[in-house]
Amino acid sequence: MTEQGPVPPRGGSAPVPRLPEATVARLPVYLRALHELSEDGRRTVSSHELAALVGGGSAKVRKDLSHLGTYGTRGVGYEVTELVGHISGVLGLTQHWSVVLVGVGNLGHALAGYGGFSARGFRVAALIDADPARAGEVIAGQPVRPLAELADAVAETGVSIGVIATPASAAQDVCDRLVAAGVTSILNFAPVVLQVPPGVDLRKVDLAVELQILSFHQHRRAAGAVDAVAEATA
Amino acid sequence: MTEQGPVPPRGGSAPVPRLPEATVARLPVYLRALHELSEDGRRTVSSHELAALVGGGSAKVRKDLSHLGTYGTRGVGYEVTELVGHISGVLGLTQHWSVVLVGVGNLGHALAGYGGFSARGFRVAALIDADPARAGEVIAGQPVRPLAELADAVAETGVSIGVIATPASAAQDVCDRLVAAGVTSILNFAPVVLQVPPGVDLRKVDLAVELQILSFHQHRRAAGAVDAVAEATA
DNA sequence: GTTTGTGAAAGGATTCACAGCA
DNA sequence: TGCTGTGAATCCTTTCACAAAC
Repeated sequence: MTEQGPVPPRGGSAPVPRLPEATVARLPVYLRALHELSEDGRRTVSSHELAALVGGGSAKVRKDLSHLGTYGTRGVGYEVTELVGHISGVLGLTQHWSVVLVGVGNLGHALAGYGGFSARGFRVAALIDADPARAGEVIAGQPVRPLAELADAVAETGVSIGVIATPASAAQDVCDRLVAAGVTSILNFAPVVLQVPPGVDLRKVDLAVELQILSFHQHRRAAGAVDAVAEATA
Repeated sequence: MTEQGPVPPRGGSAPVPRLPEATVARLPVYLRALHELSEDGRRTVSSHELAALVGGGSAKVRKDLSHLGTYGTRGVGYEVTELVGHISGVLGLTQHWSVVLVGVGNLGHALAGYGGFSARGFRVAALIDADPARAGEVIAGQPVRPLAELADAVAETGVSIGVIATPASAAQDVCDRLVAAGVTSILNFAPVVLQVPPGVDLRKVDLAVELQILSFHQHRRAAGAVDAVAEATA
């Protein structure tokens, strides 16, 4: 096991630091807030201000940013444009990513047209659907291609990120095909737990699960009114 | 401050235990796996099996379930139908929840038609959109109503959960209106951090953020090949 | 005065490891 | 023998608090 020092500055062109997972999940949120500040013409921002914008504590913001090796100025704060560039670089957003989207049903259709992707540098480079009847249909400027062409599409467009928006029953098969085609990052919207080999990064978004979590809290509030009041007034 | 014992059995009809947040987030996933097992005719399941289905460790599964006060049988495992009933009860899924969906653009349209909601007992009871041109349009059997009718719609249908699928610029206003109308649980899909008063439960799903997190790992893998290999073979 | 950077403390969550029961 | 339930240990995250820097 090769022992590794903290935040090792390697010789390569892009020294990506080792970050806590919780920090990685917050960096995109900071980035969005910073973009807004930048558009408003702000030059600097304090950790308190940034914390208020993203809903957290200022100490958390400072610790997150300190992991980047980015340094603010004491008594002043952080330079907005510098931070934007730094976070973008760490997240790998200075390069553009191509995405293949599999499944253009209700949700997939919406994702294909979702402006938030292209705004963040993610280009939907290929659309795939298992339904032959949909092949050839053009969505958001992209033709829908049959499942059999998935590997070709991945190779042609050089995508490294796959998005699965198929029904649950098809998701594992699609996932396997994506992996076989060389995709190493997958975002899964299908309500099923997918198995991937090591080396493939898998994230999931489950809309129904989110509602069920809300349901729990709502239910608890109703059932245990005592605790709810205690929490609300805490 | 009223001291409270662990898992206090209160006198009310539904004694909802105090659960770790991480456990709450996994219960819906267990529930889905258990439903599948139940359909396959399985009577019992071990923590190892369940762990394999949801992708986790068996100890985690056992600890999660132990929080429920649910007891399995040593040497055998957990009874599937009993667990389903127990988790459903804790999550509050034995009652049906009505949801108001605000914003029927690309994403909102998809959500309105998403089968996963109704399958889990969530009914989209009202659709709202700020665009007057869309008022009257019928989506998934529901008429789209103007923003001005939001409070009325909430009152009429008795919803307690609101889903925001508007552009970022409109989200905070919609959020305020939902809160004013008495909604206490909100699921936000708009790429913006919302402010809510205490007592209101807010969750968010940000599609672009998920992609950016994937981007980070992909980028890191490419930039720091040494670490990537170390991880893959770990 | 203001604000950062960071050790130290506190709090959660996960994993380990094993006693106890069927 | 097989599997659960759970204290103990470990790891990760958040929060505190303050010295150092502007």
